[in-house]
Amino acid sequence: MRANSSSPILVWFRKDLRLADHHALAAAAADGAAVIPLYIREPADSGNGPLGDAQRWWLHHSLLAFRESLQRIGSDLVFRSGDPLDVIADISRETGSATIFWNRRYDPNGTATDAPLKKALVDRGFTVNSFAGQLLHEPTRLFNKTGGPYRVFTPFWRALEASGEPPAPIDPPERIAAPERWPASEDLERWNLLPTQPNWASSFTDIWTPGEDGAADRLQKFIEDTLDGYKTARDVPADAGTSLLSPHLAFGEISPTQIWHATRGLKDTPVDDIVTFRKELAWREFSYNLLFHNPDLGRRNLDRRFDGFRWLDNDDHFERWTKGLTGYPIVDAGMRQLWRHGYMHNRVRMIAASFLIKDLLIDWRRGEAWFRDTLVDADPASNAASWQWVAGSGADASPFFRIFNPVLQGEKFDPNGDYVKRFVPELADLDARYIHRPFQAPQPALDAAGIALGMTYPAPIIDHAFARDRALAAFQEIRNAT
DNA sequence: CCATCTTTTCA
DNA sequence: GAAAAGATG
Repeated sequence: MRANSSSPILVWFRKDLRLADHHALAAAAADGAAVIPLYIREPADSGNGPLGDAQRWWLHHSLLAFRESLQRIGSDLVFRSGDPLDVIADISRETGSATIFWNRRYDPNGTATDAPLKKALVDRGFTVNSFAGQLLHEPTRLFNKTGGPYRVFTPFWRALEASGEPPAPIDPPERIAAPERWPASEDLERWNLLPTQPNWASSFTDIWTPGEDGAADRLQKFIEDTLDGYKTARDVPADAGTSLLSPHLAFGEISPTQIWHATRGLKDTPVDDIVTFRKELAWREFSYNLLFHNPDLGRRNLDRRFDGFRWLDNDDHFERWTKGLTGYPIVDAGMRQLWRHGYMHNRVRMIAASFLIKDLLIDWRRGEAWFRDTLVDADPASNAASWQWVAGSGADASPFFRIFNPVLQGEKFDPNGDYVKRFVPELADLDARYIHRPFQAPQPALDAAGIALGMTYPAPIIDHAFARDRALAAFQEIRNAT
């Protein structure tokens, strides 16, 4: 390794808080120069936009874990706030560094920051190198036969499969040379990332361990215990049938490439399970492709006919939805899981989103914003693409007439009501026959369970059969719009 | 006639 | 995805 007397290389970390499979960090470390790992708290109106409160909690813990990882290999993590150009220029003056590496990001706020920043830094004499790392493939790699980005998942998936394995992940650096002088760093505690509501988020630690080690443990456990049978188990919200990797992916504590390659060469695991799981990685990839080529995916209907849709936007209904007080147990359980753990099972996300959009006729953007604020795994691509998918306004969207029946969905995927009982304790003693339809339970069954409808648990805020007809009629109105 | 399973149709 | 219509027994 070369001596560290040359000027240090800045490595700017964003949503890639990991040592392994980090191309910018590896390139800097391989150079032999000293490295200054940097995290910038960007102004709310740039960078990745204001983080939701759940993700602020995660970020706090993830940054602490990442700093410790860096310290274990002889380095550290510098915390700074401000406009990235100002911060980088300041650190350059403090340390003599004129080289910066980072991993590329693909969300519109990120690219809107990084492209002009790169130019401004180069104009000032900086060497700027950016690397891939957030996705399996660059979003400019796969195009359909007419030369445009894919708008349908299945052909996208086929192209992804046909395009060969993503590049193998690279190892973490064993040592990172420290600079002769560290630049000033801010106190992470003073960023006040942790929620001010003392009770909220306290239960997050029941299930989450932010950081690269937590991500690696989760992946290993998933592959050992859960991947076999994933195809069917992933739809049962009461079971631990999903990977729970999404928040780790959202913060880049693990790369999709690492996950993809971890599912190779598993001789004892059914191929169907592996393919189904990889398709979930591909949905993330597909969403990023959509977002990259449609930067307003989170704000504007991809299908412009929906611009004229007459949403009802009843504030009382919206509030009851957020609180898990709709009177439909599977919806309420999901919304309360979200509040308690910053997470909701994928199957239930679809049911809860369908209920907001199609039963309550509330604009999908309000649901998207709520999820963005409360999910630890909120992702600008997946969240926007998935909400539009449920609304029917997005790419490869579910058809207008796909309206989830919350009772039937509950009975199909939570047959014993275990999931409902876990998150809606006031229904815990209700006979499983009525757990998804307490409003149809005979009075003695309610009495035996200590339930007074409208008192201890709400009556449905809307009749589903009525709401279904109303939604079909509303969608009919925009059917022939241009 | 009902009960159950299968297919069709819905914006 | 689910309600309605059709087929089966």
